Amino acid sequence: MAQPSCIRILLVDDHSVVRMGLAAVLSLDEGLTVVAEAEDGAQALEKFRSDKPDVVLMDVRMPGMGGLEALRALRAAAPGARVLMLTTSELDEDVQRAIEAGAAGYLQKSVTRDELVRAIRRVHAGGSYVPEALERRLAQLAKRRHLSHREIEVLDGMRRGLSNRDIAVSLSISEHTVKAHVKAILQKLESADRAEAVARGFEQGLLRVGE
Amino acid sequence: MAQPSCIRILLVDDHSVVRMGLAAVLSLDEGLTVVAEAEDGAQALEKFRSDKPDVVLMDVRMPGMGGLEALRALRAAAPGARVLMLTTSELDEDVQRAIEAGAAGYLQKSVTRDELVRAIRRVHAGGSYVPEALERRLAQLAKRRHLSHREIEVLDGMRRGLSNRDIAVSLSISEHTVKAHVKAILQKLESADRAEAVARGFEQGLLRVGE
DNA sequence: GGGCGCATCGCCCGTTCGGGCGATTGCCTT
DNA sequence: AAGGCAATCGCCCGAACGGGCGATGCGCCC
Repeated sequence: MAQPSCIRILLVDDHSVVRMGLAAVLSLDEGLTVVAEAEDGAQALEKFRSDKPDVVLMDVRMPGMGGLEALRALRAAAPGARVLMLTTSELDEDVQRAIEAGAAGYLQKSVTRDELVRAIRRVHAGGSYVPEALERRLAQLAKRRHLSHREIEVLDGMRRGLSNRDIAVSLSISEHTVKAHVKAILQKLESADRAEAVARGFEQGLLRVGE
Repeated sequence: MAQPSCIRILLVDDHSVVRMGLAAVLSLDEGLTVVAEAEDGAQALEKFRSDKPDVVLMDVRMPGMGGLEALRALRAAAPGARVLMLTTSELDEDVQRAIEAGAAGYLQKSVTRDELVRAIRRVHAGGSYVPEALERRLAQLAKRRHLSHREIEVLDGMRRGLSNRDIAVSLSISEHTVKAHVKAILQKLESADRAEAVARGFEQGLLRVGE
């Protein structure tokens, strides 16, 4: 079996194919061993508690409790947890959020075996690992002006086809205030109208399908 | 090595982890053998020609030539090609398009090993394989009113923040015609305004980020 | 303490949007 | 040949939108 000095890994991904792929890749390295797998955030928390892995390898996007929530919950329960996040899509709001939420690293699923193993070792050693390409993206994202919580709510109203008045009612504020928010949103998102703003919302991960 | 009666498989996916996962899963079955892998549509065509696989296992979403285009090209070059499409996201316009484009089956990456192997055998035998859940979705999608090509173009104009007049200019038609298209789009997408229409566009896969 | 961002509220006004009535020309399928 | 659908064009109009000028209070950070 695994040597006592092995880095113990917990895999979290809702796609069994990906889990098996990761397990296959990692099993090739003698210093690594997959001690548990989970299909969603809730299971991940359980398995983490029961199996105490050294490193968690987790997908960002999952049904139920998403990867980000799971990450936060994990960090809250065990601040020392070393978590390496995996993602399918490169352009993503989530990258930044994950880093802020305490991820030790961030990888795309297109990584080579080598890079993956290197990242795991690095993270296990207490370091962090973010690919260069993503780091550059991060710098761009950081420069982007963030929408406030309220503005997100207004943007969500727009996406549902509500008029300014409707949004005002649903948020219990005046229509004029909504217009002020809309104006701010259009500026921050550099959009000409609400339709483009909604599109930008989807592109930047502020809005997403199925929510 | 593989037995002569093995089903020869070509894997196509831009994520190496997924390719390795599939390879690992399939290698467990004696009747299956992965004879080639490709990272994108163009490579897939090459490999198909050179290795003549019995079944192609291909991701829908890929950089460069997408999976759907690759599927069409493949079917055009070799009408008898048996192609099983893989997808990450369940709710997707692509499912229907893939079937129409001649895919023999459609699977989510969350499939179990068993189901995957069953699907491959079924497809190799000349049958088709679509999971029940997806089939139900298909029925829904079929009922949904389709946007015409022109309407998609207009919707794309909306998503870019163009006014009716701007769209008219960019398509070299009259503003009134654009309004007619917009009206039709709002009806078909059951949207109150263009902002909601754009949102529905993203939700239904008519629009997507990064295009 | 002063600045900055956020959330809230006010009015005016021109432009755009979306709905309601039309219409004709093609193409494809039945 | 008939019917349906897509694409094109027409006018009227009320309501919504987005921009421009404001304003006040609150909390946070330097």
